[in-house]
Amino acid sequence: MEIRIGDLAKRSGCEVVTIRYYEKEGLLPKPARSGGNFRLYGEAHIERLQFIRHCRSLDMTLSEIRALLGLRDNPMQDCGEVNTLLEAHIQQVEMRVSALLQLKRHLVDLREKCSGSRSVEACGILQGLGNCNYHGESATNSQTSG
Amino acid sequence: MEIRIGDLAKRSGCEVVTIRYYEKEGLLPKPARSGGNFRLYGEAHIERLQFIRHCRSLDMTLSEIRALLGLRDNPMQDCGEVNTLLEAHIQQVEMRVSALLQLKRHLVDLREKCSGSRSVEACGILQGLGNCNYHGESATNSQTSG
DNA sequence: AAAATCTCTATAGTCACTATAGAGTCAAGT
DNA sequence: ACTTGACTCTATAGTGACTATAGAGATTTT
Repeated sequence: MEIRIGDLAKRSGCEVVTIRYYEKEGLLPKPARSGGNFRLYGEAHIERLQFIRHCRSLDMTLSEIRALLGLRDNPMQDCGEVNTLLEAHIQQVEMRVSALLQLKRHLVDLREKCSGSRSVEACGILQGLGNCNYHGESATNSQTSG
Repeated sequence: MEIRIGDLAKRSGCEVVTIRYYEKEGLLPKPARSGGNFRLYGEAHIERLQFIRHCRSLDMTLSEIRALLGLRDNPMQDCGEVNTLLEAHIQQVEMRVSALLQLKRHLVDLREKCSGSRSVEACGILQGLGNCNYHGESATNSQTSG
């Protein structure tokens, strides 16, 4: 049962380029090649890629995933590390949520400041942004990844 | 009243390199230079940089900020656009929060699966990550900026 | 005068991809 | 046999918002 990269992409809901990227990053082992130099994948690759995608859907970084894969690959080790890693990740997510909620409060406050005046000059929002009442580095980054 | 880039950095809580970066990106106008080619900033720059940093602390992207600065620079325009931009940003933040909360539920579920077994092999967490029960691209990116 | 600090430009790296260019491979249709 | 189209290959550059580095020059302090 050998499938090509496009089929693997379809099965895993992951783009072809991303699969090659994971290979380059050492998350996926180099697969066999066909006569025409096409990558040929088997069951093990499919399962491993699904594992990776699942972790990504949980917003883990590639290096976290690398660590998990490492643990999975030597199954004699203690399970505690897996736990620790997950725990740390949950905490990160929690911190990010609370930072965002605080952020949102500021934004909503700001929105109230617009009196509906015609000119930008008189708009309370821009004025609110001008004088710094609250200083604080937000601990979050934007960008939505598809 | 002319200050150098290091002082501006201290006043704005923003690194020197970041100030130069904003200049390169067109958010800050090119300042005057001293005899020794050092950048010299005045009040207007200070205020503008504070505006930018405030917007950044609200997690706005540089292009959102560029738009706001553009509106600020021609104050004859309608204030509605400022409102629209802010509204859109609030919605983005809301979406991100709800995506993260869903994420967290999955992670906590997963944590429960570890039975405290000694070996990684038997750990329910890794098994939980292996079979994909929930598929869904999370709409978030990690990384904490500080 | 020497040392320490600050500033300059230019370039490369971060993360997890995405996009592009230009070429080769393969299966189906004519 | 030939062409069309879909698929695959490698290599390189771009994204966003910076951060890090190298190597040089300016200024301030000792």
